[in-house]
Amino acid sequence: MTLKKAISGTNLEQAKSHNRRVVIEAIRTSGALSRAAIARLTALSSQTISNIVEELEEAGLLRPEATLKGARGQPAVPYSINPDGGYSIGLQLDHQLAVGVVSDLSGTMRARIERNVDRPTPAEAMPLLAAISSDLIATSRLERKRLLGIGMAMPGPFGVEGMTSVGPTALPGWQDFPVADELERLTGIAVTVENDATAAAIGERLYGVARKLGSFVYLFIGTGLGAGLFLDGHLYKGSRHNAGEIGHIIVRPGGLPCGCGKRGCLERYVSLRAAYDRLDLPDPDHASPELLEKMLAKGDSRFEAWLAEAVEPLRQAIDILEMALDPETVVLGGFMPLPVIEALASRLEPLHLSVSATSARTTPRVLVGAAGKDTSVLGAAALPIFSETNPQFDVLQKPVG
Amino acid sequence: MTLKKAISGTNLEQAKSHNRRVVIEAIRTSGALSRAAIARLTALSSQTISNIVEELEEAGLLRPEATLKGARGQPAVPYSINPDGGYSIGLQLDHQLAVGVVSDLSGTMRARIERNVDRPTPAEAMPLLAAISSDLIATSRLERKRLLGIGMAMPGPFGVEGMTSVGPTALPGWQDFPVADELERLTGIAVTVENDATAAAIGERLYGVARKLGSFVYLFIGTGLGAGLFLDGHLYKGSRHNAGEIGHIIVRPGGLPCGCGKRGCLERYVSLRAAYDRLDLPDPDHASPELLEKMLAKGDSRFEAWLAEAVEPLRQAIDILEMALDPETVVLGGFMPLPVIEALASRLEPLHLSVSATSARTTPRVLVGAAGKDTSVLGAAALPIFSETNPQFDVLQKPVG
DNA sequence: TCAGAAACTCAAGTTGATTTAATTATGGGC
DNA sequence: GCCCATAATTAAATCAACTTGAGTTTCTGA
Repeated sequence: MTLKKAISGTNLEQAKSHNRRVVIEAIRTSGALSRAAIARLTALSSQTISNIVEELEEAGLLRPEATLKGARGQPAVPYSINPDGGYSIGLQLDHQLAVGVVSDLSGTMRARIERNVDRPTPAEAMPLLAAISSDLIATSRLERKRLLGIGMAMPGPFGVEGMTSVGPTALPGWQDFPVADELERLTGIAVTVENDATAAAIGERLYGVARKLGSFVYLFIGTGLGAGLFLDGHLYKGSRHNAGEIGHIIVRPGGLPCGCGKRGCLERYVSLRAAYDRLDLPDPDHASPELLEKMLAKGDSRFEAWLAEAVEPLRQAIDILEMALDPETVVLGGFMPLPVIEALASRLEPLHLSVSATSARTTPRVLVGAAGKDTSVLGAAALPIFSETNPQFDVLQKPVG
Repeated sequence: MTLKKAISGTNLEQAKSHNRRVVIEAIRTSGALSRAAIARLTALSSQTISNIVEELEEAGLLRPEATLKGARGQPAVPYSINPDGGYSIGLQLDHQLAVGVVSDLSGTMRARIERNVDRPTPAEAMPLLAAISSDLIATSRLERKRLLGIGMAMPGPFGVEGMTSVGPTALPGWQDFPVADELERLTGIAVTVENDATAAAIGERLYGVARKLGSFVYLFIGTGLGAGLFLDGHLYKGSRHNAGEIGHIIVRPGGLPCGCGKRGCLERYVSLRAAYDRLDLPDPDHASPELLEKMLAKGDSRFEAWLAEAVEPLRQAIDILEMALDPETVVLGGFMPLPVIEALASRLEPLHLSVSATSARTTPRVLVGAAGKDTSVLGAAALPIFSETNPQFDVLQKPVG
């Protein structure tokens, strides 16, 4: 076979699937909407919308709200997302913590389990993750048929030779380990895996400050640093699923040596690990984000020094992302405690001059994410929901082969 | 009106339009194909393909090739893009040169006109561009109804306050000038405007080395430096049409001062202008790329020094693009003469370790563009063709309002 | 020469959006 | 309080484009 996959054609079936997603997306971004309002927003006929809404209500995904009076004409019945229309499990694995949550369709956390780990290998983590999942299902008594799937977030990059297993910010032994397949085998539930930044971006897009944005970048400050890219209404993952791994871009040529072999990498300056290192802790491998929050609160001078040193590389990274991607905004978040992120953000001004510097903006150039430390678990939980409900080009493609 | 545009639904009409584009795209990327082969590639039924091919042949966009014998069964009739199915005009404006070309559907240049300019203002350039267009139409005796439109390429960024009109690499006076509208008024033909890097990316994708790629970055080395981003099968332009303006990302903190106000911008090291400046020319505003080609040929030591200094910032830029976007490849091109680009490319190895460094690659990490110095004019000419024939998410969206 | 294979065509069938018209429920004017 | 304009929703009929399945054509290979 010499000819490889091409963009494939579409038919009515795919079109219907797309339209259903469009309806859900419209309600998600604009709140409760009447059929007529949806029809106006989506440019579909009101009859079509009526059919789709009926089906979605039938399926439990939408629910009617109180009739709206006060205007002329027949009162409209607004529909909103039915939180109990479906559930998903979000898992997050990092150096010190494994977290699992149950999320409903509206993004509300219904249950949460946390377990300590210590730079876990796959052999250690996989049974734990499976156990967390079944505990969550048991304690929250989920109807199995309403469970949309498991979404998992973990630090990237994935499958990069010579990079994945190196350095204090990477998890060891996960190089080429088929996480999704294995977890699917252990739990019997469909699993989607993304890096933590991408998961957080989805969470922020579905339920947070990026709800209405078409293009934004989520800058995830965790043990290392990564970016989730949401461009033109779609998640961009890159040709090998590693887009946004900007922790290792060089911002200080000849600067601090990095575990990856290069010098002056961004995450040597802006990340939890960078802060720990700067503070001369006795055991940086087991420091915690809360420590940084405490040091900020009491005005520790070494911590202030780290803040001052981290600001310019962060500013430079934002400049690079703005110039390269011209997003509507850059959202900051991650495992870094919210007060620390806000401290960083407040020191960012004046930002560099970039294509983002225009007075015609409606959104600030930099926003702090809404969901706090659980952003990426909730984002992970949103993965199955997102893939089921987001209008995407893929949906219109007929499955080939 | 508080509710803004949402992603809109689709219907049969849009689906058909999409499928037509998919057929053209399949033939463009894979060469002449029989109806049956297209059906297999696109996952559409052979009957559907037959209908679409018939229509496209009727419209003059496809033409049958010689019947293929030698296999069992009824001989297949391959169809290919009919070069005479349509024409477009490509315009390019830069500091010293205005170029216009006529391109046919296959991307072949049918006519070319060149005029010298000197950092032209809109008032100077617009009549000239209109004149070039009408000369091209007259001399190549184009059927007006086969003319798909005018595509124009010029240096970005567009409409950025405090950045567009500053520095020796920007064209003065174009800030907020409505180029497309004005040229459309003067010529009576539909006009699309993109920055030179984006235009070059399209050219390379339609007719050059990126023909089969789903995600790549085109690095355009011109008077300044810019990138064209083709991601997941789509051109990414950014929320304010300025994605890829990476000439002003900081690669050397505290480095050479730049007209934009920052220090150590990429294009202060890698661009025609950077080379001219490094060579202490008496009049860098009127130097030409050919000069650099000559200096390379005779092994000029100052030029060699520039090459040596430019390589690391370029490597760093490629690293950043690879890490941020995980493209299949980075294509180098622009106004910089081909031998100089090749000289730079040959000095790039070893590239930095990035997510692109995997043995599972099918394409080299860096490629030199195919179309030479006319890449971006040809790409500009491809703009109207591209927007008429590329499968895009937009096509499925019903026009709203 | 003929069976098998593959490409292509024809006509009926299916699906889902649209059109048109009817129905329902409200507010406002008189 | 009675009409009527207005707006939302529903119902039935229509339409457009893809699919299906049964041919038809034209080749290769035995």
